[in-house]
Amino acid sequence: MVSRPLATLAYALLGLIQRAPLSGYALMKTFQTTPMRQYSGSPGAVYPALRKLERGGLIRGVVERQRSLRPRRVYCLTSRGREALRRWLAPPVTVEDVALRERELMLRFALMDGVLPPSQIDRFLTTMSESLDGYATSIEPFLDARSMSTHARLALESGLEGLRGRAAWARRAEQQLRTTRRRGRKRS
Amino acid sequence: MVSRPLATLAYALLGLIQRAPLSGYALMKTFQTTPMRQYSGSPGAVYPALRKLERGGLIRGVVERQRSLRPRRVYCLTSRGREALRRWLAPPVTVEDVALRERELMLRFALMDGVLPPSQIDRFLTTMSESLDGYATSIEPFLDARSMSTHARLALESGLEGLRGRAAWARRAEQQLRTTRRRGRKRS
DNA sequence: AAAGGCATGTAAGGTGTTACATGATTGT
DNA sequence: ACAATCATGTAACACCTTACATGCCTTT
Repeated sequence: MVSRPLATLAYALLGLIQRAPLSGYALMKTFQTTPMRQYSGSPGAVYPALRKLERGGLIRGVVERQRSLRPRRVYCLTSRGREALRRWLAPPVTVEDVALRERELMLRFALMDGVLPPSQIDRFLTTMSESLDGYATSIEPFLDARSMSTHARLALESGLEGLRGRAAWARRAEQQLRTTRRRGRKRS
Repeated sequence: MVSRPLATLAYALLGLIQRAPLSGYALMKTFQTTPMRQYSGSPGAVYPALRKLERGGLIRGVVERQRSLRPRRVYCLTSRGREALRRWLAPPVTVEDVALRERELMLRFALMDGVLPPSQIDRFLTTMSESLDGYATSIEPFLDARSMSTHARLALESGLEGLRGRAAWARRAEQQLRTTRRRGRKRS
């Protein structure tokens, strides 16, 4: 029996903790003070999510300031947590992903370096640009439907531009990462 | 006491019903078969939302096929519903909106024609492009932060391109609507 | 007569939001 | 001494997803 996937916020927490052990408060502040704020930074979401991750054995909280009434917990990833993170990061991008879960996709990309090997990062970007192009092509015909009002058409155009733009970005990112890696190898 | 705002799905339903009376099933199909599918089209979301709107007096369901065990309800907007829709559509766009509620914004734009006067549509697009530029400028400095990994930087670049692109779209849309209106007036 | 689409709905479960509450520590 | 920030948490509520259930109608 495969345990059900976690919420996006839970993966964001795993990904941040993976880079460095952090307290709940530090995690919240990361959300509140950076462009990651889309992934939510209210205490009512973060603390319960951390509790749940700890109950599931994906993170482990070490209590500093023991004797205090208000202990401070710093969380580390466990090996099971690292595994869960990898299983979320690794799969190729589907059309469903780009149609309905764009934010989660960008979060995955932002958190995958140092966790996935270059080959899987390349696959992520390749399947991402393919899926974006495929989805864009599949909704383009709606532009011609006479049922569309001017506003609906303009809104759809905005969406299509976004899809095409992100596809181009994915291709550029793949190129850039490749050359960066080459330079890295030369230098070493 | 001002009643709390409705969920995005509820406004999507109001907006669609406003154009033409529709049944719950027809609304669901609209979501499932068009790019509006991002706004969700599962029966478990749509039917309870319609019930709630009817309880609140924003829509009224007329039952066809009375004597059947499975009646078919066709919903119409009430004047209170039209008012609620307008109150959701009318406000100027804020930075919070573009940072956290981009989808809702595009839905608002797609549904506002025929409901808001041109002046308010213009204001929507003007404040939208301003807010997009403002938000983009506010997160640009993060590109230079040394704490950003290559992946985080690339993800942020993608986000910034999206913001700039939508700002350009909003300006283009405003121009286009203006000229369309002029042509419309000339012809009449 | 069976299949598939029309058409409506409920139940369980998880997740998030808002608002509130508590206490410690640091700076002025 | 006071305010702000650090730091953690709970409770109420709303909402959505998934899965299931029901029955009608049309086509093959």
